[in-house]
Amino acid sequence: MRPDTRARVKAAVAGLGYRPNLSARSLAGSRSFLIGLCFDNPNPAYVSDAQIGAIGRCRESGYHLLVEPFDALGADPASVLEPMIFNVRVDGVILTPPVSDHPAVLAMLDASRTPYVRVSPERDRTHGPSVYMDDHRAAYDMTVYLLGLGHKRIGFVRGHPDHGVSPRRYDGFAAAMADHGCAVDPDLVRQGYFTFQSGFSAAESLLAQAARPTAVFAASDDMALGVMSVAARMGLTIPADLSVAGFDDNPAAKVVWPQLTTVRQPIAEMAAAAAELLISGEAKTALEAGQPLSRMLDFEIILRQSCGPVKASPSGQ
Amino acid sequence: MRPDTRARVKAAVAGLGYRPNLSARSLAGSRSFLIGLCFDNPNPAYVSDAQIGAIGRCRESGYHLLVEPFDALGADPASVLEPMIFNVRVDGVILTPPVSDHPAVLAMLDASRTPYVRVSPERDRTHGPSVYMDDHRAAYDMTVYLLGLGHKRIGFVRGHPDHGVSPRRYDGFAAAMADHGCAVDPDLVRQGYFTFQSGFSAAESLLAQAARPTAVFAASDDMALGVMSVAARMGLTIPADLSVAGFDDNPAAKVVWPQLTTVRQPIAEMAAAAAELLISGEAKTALEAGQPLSRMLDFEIILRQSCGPVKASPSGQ
DNA sequence: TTGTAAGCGTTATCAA
DNA sequence: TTGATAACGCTTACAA
Repeated sequence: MRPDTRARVKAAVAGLGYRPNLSARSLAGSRSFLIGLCFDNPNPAYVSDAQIGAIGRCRESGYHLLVEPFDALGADPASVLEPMIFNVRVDGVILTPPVSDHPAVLAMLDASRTPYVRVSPERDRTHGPSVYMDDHRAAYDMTVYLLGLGHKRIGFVRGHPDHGVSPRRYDGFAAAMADHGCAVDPDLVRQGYFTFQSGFSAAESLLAQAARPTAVFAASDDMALGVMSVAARMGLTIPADLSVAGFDDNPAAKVVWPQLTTVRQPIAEMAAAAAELLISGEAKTALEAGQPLSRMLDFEIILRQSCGPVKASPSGQ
Repeated sequence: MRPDTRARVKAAVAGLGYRPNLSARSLAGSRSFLIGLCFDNPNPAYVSDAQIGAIGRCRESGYHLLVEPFDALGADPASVLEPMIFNVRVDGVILTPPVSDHPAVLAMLDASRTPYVRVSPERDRTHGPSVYMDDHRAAYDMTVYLLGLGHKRIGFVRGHPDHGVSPRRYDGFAAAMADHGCAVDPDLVRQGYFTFQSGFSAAESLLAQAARPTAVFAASDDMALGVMSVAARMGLTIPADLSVAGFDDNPAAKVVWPQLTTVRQPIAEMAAAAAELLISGEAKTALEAGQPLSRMLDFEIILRQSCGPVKASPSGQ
């Protein structure tokens, strides 16, 4: 169109305070300018970060974010998703763990041809677009750091089995141990569920052993905090008697003393990247073409005060 | 209509998998079935609880929740609100502190005749519908509990000055002190901002004094955690050397050792009540009639292990 | 109680 | 480049 026409229209828009009606645009244009964010994560800080990240990208393009907690209210996946897909007809859905791996959710999304992006999904990374970080390498690097401090008997608290990242973090830990000639002692590995409570329970049995570990690496900060709590009650000083490392970089990691050495997950960045793939249409294109699409973002090892050199003569070895 | 007609229609709806299109309903019915939730709160647990509460009520009536963090991304109120009000045209908005008291936000909402509900607003409770708890009384009760343990030199860390609850909590504290013949010592009161960091700083100066308090009551759990952290670094044992009480009942309150004695705020319930007022139309009616409307919900004092009887011969008195 | 028709405020298509 | 016109899928008011 001609520049002066454009200017005249712009002036009119501003002058009359014209505001396009979203509902009308949606109805006529068959796009809702709405993106759904599904989660079922007990960690409010994770959810909050994801929202911030996604919304930041949404605002740039006039999109809005619809939040859908999954299990928080005892709702089953279908009853949450159906309205969002078939009534609201969101333009795309961002799935955070563990929803990223929920088979029924993925199936419903595929069937309805609703574009989606999986954040930190499990193995099947080819099933739909995804954004993630290298959890394996992060765990590997942290373990190498611990080994570098002289630790050999390193305990590990695994993440929730429903989360795709859990096996990757454990494998990274195990790989680093193997590469440095330290076999992973099965007695020093415990199952956790990403919660403080589960870390607490894991540590109780982990640290009660005669030959207890000199360091514990937990697959989440909340669990690491549970470990620290048990250590404190046992009279162990951190890091002198026990080194503790976490994973996430929760705000809580800075609230304890000593502050927690951990891995920073780029949560907001991953969510923003997911929104980007949805808004740009890349996710839709990839999905329709059945082609893989993913973005990997960088993590960061955050060294604080909860890890130190192993004592001269620890209990074991 | 006749029951059999109703049944026939229902069967058809189910059989054909009919899904009313939200955009079309919105356009024709001039209601969006969308509710906005505005917040600007550094505490993810608070935000998360509020979302859970609001969404729970929304789902019952086929509504969806649009989240709008305020300052988190450096956005100014108007640029966040305008699209939500004029483009999306949400049916109502829920304002959590400190947005509940933001003059520009309130003005824009009033001008656009968008129904809203303020959660825990400041003084001007007649300005629009609101839901709240009795912060004054909660602080009063907690202070009485502390006084009952024999504490007389009680420190207080105030909440963020922009939050309406802050003066109410302080006043409740001061009232209880006065009622029990203990003057509030200005040297034992510090300004905080609801964050761990601010509680930490407040405690540093509070506890460095020769005549330090035997108990500290912080207007939020995060600040109380900051106080506990300082105490730990100073070698003070809680609650033997210092009692600490918080306010909120964050998940974090259970993660520290000893666990924090605090006030449980009914955050999810308040958000649910706000959604209720919006969905039922009560908020709209009250707003249009210029009539007051508010709901008060119950708090709860949660006694855990961070408070104990005052030592036989404390530093002061 | 049921059926019919007229919008709702856009986008998209097609002529001009 | 511009203007006119038909959907889009509902709600609502009114007629049957």
